[in-house]
Amino acid sequence: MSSYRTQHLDGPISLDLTLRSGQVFHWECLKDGSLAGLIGDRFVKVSERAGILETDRKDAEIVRHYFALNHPLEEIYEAFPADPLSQESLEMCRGLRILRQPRWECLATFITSSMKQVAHIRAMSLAIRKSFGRPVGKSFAYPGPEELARADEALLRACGLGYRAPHLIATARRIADGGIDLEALSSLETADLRRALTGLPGVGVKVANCVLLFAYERLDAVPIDVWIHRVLLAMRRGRGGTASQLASYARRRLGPYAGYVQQYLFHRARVLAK
DNA sequence: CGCCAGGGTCTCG
DNA sequence: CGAGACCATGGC
Repeated sequence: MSSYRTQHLDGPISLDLTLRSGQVFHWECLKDGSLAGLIGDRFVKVSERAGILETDRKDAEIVRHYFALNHPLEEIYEAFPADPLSQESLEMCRGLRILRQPRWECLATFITSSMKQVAHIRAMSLAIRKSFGRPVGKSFAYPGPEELARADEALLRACGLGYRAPHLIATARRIADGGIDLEALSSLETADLRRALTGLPGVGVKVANCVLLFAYERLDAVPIDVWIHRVLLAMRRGRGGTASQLASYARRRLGPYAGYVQQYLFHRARVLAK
């Protein structure tokens, strides 16, 4: 990246935390320390200098949007809960941003995510791209719903999906058939949008909340996976651990940017577990 | 080898 | 409604 063509983008960010905190699965570290990946079907290289994002000038707008550089981090941090766990996660993850991912790509990867570790989701995502996606340079775009709607289930299982393969195909078909328009859904209120998403095969409340948070900018959505489940249990010190109790507790306690808080708590828990 | 992973769906009480 | 069985796969 020659500097005269490099754009320095506003808004502090930690690229490492943002791209390796389990919200997106296809970015790769290059030897020079920069990161390369596709935003939709555009190949982009980004790097970070003193907490500021740099990219090629021609990619500035799409990068600014994808990395959500206009999210008001200081305001979000002001709204973090005062309890020790939330504050520790804030200190540990400062600069982590919730991305604005393409809708279908985000929905599809999280359909494949159930009962899989982050490393596996990454492997499946790359295999799906290579097997079904359009080549873009040395990378592959994530295949659209039309392409996955006519995918062979056995070939999809060969990407490591197991029982998730028919779910992904079924949801791809609903969208390719025109029954569901993921872009049009963005005008729905969060509760209605969540209902629409959970109506799709392979999409329960947890996956729907991931998509709400990572692709529809619903920053109060809280995905509760096994890690966050444990964190919320610890915060509640033994009082009630049913799914609905924890969800209601998260809504009540994590504030207007609950999704951000959740992502910081998630990353902290995983880092400390290693 | 057994255990766990950013769960969803179906059944049964 | 809430709990439990079942579902594939791979890293450790």
